[in-house]
Amino acid sequence: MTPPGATGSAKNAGTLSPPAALSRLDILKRRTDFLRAARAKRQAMPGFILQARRRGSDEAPPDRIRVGVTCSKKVGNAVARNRAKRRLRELARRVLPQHARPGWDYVLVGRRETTETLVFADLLDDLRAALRHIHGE
RNA sequence: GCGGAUGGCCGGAUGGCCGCGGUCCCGGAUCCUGUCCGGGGUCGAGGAAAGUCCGGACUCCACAAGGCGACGGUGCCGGGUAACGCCCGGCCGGGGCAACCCGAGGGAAAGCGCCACAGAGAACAGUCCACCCCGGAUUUCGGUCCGGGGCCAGGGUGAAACGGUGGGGUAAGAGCCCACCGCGGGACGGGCAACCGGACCGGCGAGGCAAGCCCCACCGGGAGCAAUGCCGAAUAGGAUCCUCGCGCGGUGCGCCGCGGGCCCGCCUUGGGCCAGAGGGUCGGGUUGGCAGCUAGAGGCAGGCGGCAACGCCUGCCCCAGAGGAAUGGUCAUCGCCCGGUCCGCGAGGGCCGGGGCACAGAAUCCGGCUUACAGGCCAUCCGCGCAC
Repeated sequence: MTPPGATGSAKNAGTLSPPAALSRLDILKRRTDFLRAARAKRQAMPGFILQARRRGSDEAPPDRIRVGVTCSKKVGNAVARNRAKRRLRELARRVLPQHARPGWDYVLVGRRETTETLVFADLLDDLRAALRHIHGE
């Protein structure tokens, strides 16, 4: 199940994702979904916090992976928040299709300074590690 | 060349790989003809998008007339504009050698209020020291002390002391008188105006603060795109009709008429709303979707008018429309800055760095103001120095 290129070196990080990867992800848009995820499992990493929750059977199709990103005002002004959210979305797009589980909701929470400044390849590794931790591997 | 003033402009560049939102085209799937999938073309943040401080557009609500009042805002003059508290030109006052900059800049003989500290005295002021006169006492004959009066020139205080300097005058003084300056009024002249100049007159009688109240002139309904409209879905509250019921009056005993309270700033005329119980009918606040949602006081170029702000005309262009919120992620090269180091007398140049590249992200849309901002470019002008 290891996808090609998952060794994740910084040199060819740009060619990791297969096309149309994001088509397997849905975007969380409702406040109640975020609140439910925040009450479930969480894993803090230096550059972000990952929250994850297995959905109930009646909420959404069970084969879908859903993801949301959020940054509070603690992250900084509007420019800093937007940049942090864009990097978190890119992380999700690169990692979740191969490593996440269908039927789950994931929320990535930005952190002050680090979400914007850490090396991107390290963030990719951290997200994969956080997913392993959540799923108890 | 150095220092300064003003106005305007830019605010990283290029290329791989992988993505996102709008729109158009092509192909496919489903076939409830609207969704979904794939491919391609094209467009996709700012000078402040920011603060939300003014002015509008646009929606909905309110709005009958007259009189009286209340509240808020603006405040030299003229022009520009859809409008403004904005902009342009001018005036006055202040600062600067200058270019130029700064100023909420109407009214203080309508009234009220305030003017700390210091000082004798701070608004129809006042006698602390000093000066002068008169009377008395005393005397070492210079004066000293006491009482009464004159007086505001001098000292001293202050941000400010009821004009300044000089002369005459006087017991000493004082615009008391005179000259000049200042001040007030002002025929007349210039200017659309603010305002400027000013013959002549007046000895010169009364300070400042109106970003204290106030007076005067002018302007001003309220709320905001989470406005507002449409569509779809379960529960509590509304609108209308019918019946019954309360009080008073009239009754031909079938019924008929009237009724209280509150609100519209106040008053007059006038208008609106609500009012017990039961039943029937009807439309609607919150969450989701769609619309509003971007062609506009629009941009660019040229011409004409105007000192300018700006206006008019012609031609061309279409220039973000998201909605947990797209406009990017990552890598490389270049550019700029910084630090270290080496070479050179110096201007400068080489190398290294897993150092840095500002302020900041459209949210209905425009016109302004204000605030933030690494670095850089252009034009005009002023002062000083050098050369000719």
